Amino acid sequence: MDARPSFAAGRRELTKAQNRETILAAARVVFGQLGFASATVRDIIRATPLASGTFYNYFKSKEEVYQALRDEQALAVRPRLRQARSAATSAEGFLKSSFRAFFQFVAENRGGTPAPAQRFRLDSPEVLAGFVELRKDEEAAMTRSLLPAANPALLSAVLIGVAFELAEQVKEGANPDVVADFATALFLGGLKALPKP
Amino acid sequence: MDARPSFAAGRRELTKAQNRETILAAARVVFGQLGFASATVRDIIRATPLASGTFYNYFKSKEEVYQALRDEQALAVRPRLRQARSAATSAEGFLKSSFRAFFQFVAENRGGTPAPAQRFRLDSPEVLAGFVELRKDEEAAMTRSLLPAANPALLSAVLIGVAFELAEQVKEGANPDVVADFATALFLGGLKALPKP
Amino acid sequence: MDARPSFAAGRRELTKAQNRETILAAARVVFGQLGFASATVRDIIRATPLASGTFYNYFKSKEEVYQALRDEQALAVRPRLRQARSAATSAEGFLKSSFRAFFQFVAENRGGTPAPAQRFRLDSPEVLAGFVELRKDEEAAMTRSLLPAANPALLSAVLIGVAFELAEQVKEGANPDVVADFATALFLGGLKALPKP
Amino acid sequence: MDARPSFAAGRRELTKAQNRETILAAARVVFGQLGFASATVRDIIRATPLASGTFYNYFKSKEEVYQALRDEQALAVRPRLRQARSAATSAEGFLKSSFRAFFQFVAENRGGTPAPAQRFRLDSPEVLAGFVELRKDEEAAMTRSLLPAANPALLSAVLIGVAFELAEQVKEGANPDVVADFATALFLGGLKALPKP
DNA sequence: TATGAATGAGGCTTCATTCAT
DNA sequence: AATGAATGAAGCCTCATTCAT
Repeated sequence: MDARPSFAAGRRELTKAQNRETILAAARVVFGQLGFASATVRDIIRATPLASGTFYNYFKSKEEVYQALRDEQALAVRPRLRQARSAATSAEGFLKSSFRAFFQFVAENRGGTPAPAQRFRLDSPEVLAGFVELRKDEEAAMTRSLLPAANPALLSAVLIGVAFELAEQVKEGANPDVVADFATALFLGGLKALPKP
Repeated sequence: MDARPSFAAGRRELTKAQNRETILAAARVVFGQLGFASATVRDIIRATPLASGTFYNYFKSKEEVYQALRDEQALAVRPRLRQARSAATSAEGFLKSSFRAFFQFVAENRGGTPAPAQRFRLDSPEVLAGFVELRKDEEAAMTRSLLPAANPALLSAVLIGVAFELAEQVKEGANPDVVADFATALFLGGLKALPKP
Repeated sequence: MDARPSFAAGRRELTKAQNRETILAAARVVFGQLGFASATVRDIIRATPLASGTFYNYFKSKEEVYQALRDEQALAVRPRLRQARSAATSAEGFLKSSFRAFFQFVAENRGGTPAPAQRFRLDSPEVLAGFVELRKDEEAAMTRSLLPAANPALLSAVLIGVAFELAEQVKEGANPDVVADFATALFLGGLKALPKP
Repeated sequence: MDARPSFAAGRRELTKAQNRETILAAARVVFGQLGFASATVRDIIRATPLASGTFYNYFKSKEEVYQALRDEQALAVRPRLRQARSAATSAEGFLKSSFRAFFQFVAENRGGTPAPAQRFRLDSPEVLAGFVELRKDEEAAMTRSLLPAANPALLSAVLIGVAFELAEQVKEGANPDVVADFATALFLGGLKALPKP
């Protein structure tokens, strides 16, 4: 009946992708306004022209949209971090370019996630994968002596803690480069002093 | 004919205090297992031998128990931090005694809060009051030159981020003194290198 | 130990009667404000310095206080109606004195019962007993030819309907004597025209 | 492939209307048996094959169903009253046709509302609108001298009181036409005797 | 695939009432 | 008799999810 099924399919694909995006966009807004905890699937659907049943064609649950949202962010930030680090030739360069990339990303996405009651922690597997990447680069950097050797678990924890806590400052309006330089200085000085593991 | 009404009252008071404790203990467990977000008042009651209505004789809502729990922790940790700092005569002493007191406290309370999905952030007004206290001491320490002058907002954020993120490591079994020494070294080295505000 | 137990008992009696009155007074206010439907026993107790358990020493339930309240009113209004009628020597006198007595009573008790959503119908057994009395007097009056013979069930219904509906007007501020005269005229003219049963 | 979406829609509409009717019917029975005050949404749902949540797809609360029920009755009775009055050429005709229409309506709907504890007063805005209509017609009738001039507020109150109180008699089995004639005679005789306002 | 009504489990809370003191 | 905390049934309502169309 249809001579161009593939085109039709293409159109459908497009609609599907659009619906998925519609839901994700709504979820971003809703999570931002209500926090993950008190946001409901209904809230997300209501922020959408779609019907409630349609949600379940794309996501199994609220958790899954949340995941997808975090993955999306991680996917966006990882290449920027990777690229930033790849150019580093010194400990300072390594840290500063990483922090700058990260806080600039946070600054660019400020509006989206007002992060009310419950902070929007980027600790999904996808995001953590980003940090694993960081860890590998750290270790490589240690090997290359860009960074001093140090207890990797604690170092990672500390980097994450500093990064996310300062991210809140950036979300509230702090200048991302100033913040990045602060973090860089802290770690640059601090790492030298760390006890060897 | 009776003559000891105060004893009767005493017993009742005792029961009341016990019930309150029972609910708080259950809440600690439940929040630990499910996170604040998905825990429900019913979950808390179910973890208790009490009746559902009894909960509302003590707390108006889930939020209120949570508050009480955080306040309780803050109330316990603050005097220890204060005491630790009061004895400090050097930057190193100041930091090390603070971190040790904090991570030891975390280690002692390890069991209670498995903290899965949603981390159990100690960011109630009471706890924050504890940090305000810290800030004042920091500033006093800066004045006394125990600590170098630095952007206080960022410094606070960074201390909090490091403290809570490393607290997770301690909860998962890391030695609190090792962690405290790590943090101390990091900041001792890092603070020197920080840009002046 | 006590040389005058009877006096002590007397004091207790007094307290008991006072408590009963306290509860009734609170109930009057609460029913007036919330209506019987949405008023709760708790509301009544809260409007009282007494403890919740004490309520049950005096009344078995909300219904019972309500009853008591209505009985109280009926008890107060019946002798006045009786007396008013006893003096009547004509149909007009019979009706007018009855209506005046009733609406004056309503006017005197205006404040107490704002009667919101659900009207405060005086249809308890006690009050109805008052109307049975009225009916007997009506029949006696018919026999004495003060009133024309008419279908007694319908006549009663109509008297009650008119009385309570006009009582609302009085509660809202209408002059009780004007209202009584209106009702008297209506029935005086109307009764003559009624079909014989 | 399909071609009759409108039919599908039609069926759904039908089911929706049916469910609404199911709930209204159940509410009629339940309010009749328990009175508005003590009836609960649960009671209504239980008198239905529907699920609890379904109730809330149709009505926001018990109050809303009650409203709908009263409006339904008012909507049904008003045109009949209007039509009855429009044909009147005399005071007697005006009153008799109105009362007959009203009590016949009550008689037809007898079964539905056993009205125990709390009478099912038809005093919703919709019903009152019906009486406002009556009032306008009364005034017009006074102007046309079908009815004597009289205090309109009291006259209305009295008409309503008589109508609803006699309605109870009709619900309990009295012949609606006999009752209507009784009321007509009462007012026909009574109105002449009323004091001018 | 999209729709949106139906479902019923389950959340929160209040209530009347009991009962130890 | 008075107290007031404890009780648990029961109210109201929202939610995630299913499923007929």
